[in-house]
Amino acid sequence: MSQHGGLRGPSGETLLFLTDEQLKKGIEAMFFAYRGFTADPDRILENYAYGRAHHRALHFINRSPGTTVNNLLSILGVTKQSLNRVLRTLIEDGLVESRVGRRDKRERNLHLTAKGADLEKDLSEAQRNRMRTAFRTAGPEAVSGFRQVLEAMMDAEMRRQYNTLTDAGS
Amino acid sequence: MSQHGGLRGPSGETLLFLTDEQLKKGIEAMFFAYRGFTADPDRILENYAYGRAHHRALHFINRSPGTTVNNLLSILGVTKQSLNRVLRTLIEDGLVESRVGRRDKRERNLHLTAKGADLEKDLSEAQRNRMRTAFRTAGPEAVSGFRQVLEAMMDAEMRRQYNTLTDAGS
DNA sequence: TTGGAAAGTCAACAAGGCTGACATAAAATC
DNA sequence: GATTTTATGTCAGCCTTGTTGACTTTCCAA
Repeated sequence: MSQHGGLRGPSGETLLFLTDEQLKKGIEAMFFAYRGFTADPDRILENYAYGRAHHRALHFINRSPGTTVNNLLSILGVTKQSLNRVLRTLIEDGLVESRVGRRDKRERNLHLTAKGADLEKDLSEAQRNRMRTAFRTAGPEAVSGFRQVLEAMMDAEMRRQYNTLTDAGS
Repeated sequence: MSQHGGLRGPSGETLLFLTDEQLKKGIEAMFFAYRGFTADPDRILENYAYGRAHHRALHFINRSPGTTVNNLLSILGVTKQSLNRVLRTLIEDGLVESRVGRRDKRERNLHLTAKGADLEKDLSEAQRNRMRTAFRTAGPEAVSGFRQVLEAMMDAEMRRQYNTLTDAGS
């Protein structure tokens, strides 16, 4: 992380971008950007009886087919009662299939049905389109910085989860 | 994590970082990072009868002292009933002062009291500390990219709001 | 065989979104 | 001056999504 962007103080450390004002701009950027980030899927979900919680469940089940309820819980960071309510409606509506575990029959392995995969694709595409446009607008160097800062902003446990998800990709 | 330096195609345009996998990693980065982003203030708020909505109100009143209710509504993107509930408790508890407008007496100009400024400072400091650490870890170039991507991710109207907030800063 | 982990369920509650209806005061307009 | 529009506040009720606590069922493993 090199030689430009930040002004350097007498001892060579980077200055300037650590002013409270810069930090507040970063905070506000997160706030407004997150609104944009969720806006498109939210619009689609209005047509269903689903909310953001359902979207998140669909995303991560799609991401890790066969994942267990417990694993999903630790990724989503909610209580099992809260997740269960969401999962139950998705299963009742035929978007998610819950299979009894083969090795451990206490576990449930979660999979999307064709119907569930359809909705997930719709939501995912809307969200990816915005991300793609933002990435294109900002350029590859900016994208790299974006991911570096976000990763540094996570709690250690979340960073582990984040890096575990399909390492294949990046 | 590799290459987002961005490989270049034959005509010089940037490739590679637009794969669905890269986009999904971006989406997941936003999800996990936002959790970290809100974690510290949330912990502080547990000691009060306040939630994230109160934090947001305090933040933007602090940011634009004397702002009107209407202006706050458009920044926060919620209904007046929802904001009013939050604002009412903050005023009752003596954290926010609501003054009748001088030019237009229908308006209310909102200010933090000393008590309100204290809590705002606590919350803000916790959030800035995480942001500062993330910025330091990632470096100035990354910070620039972070802000570029987030800005590109906002809706046009939010971007206007974002840029309007104390342009002095950036 | 028994303890405990995984999962599901029920009940109750809270925060913080939402809509709709209505009240008031003040500004703006006709 | 009368009327309309705007800014704000408030009441009532609903929804989603989070919480805690208590309890049951299943079943792996010591």
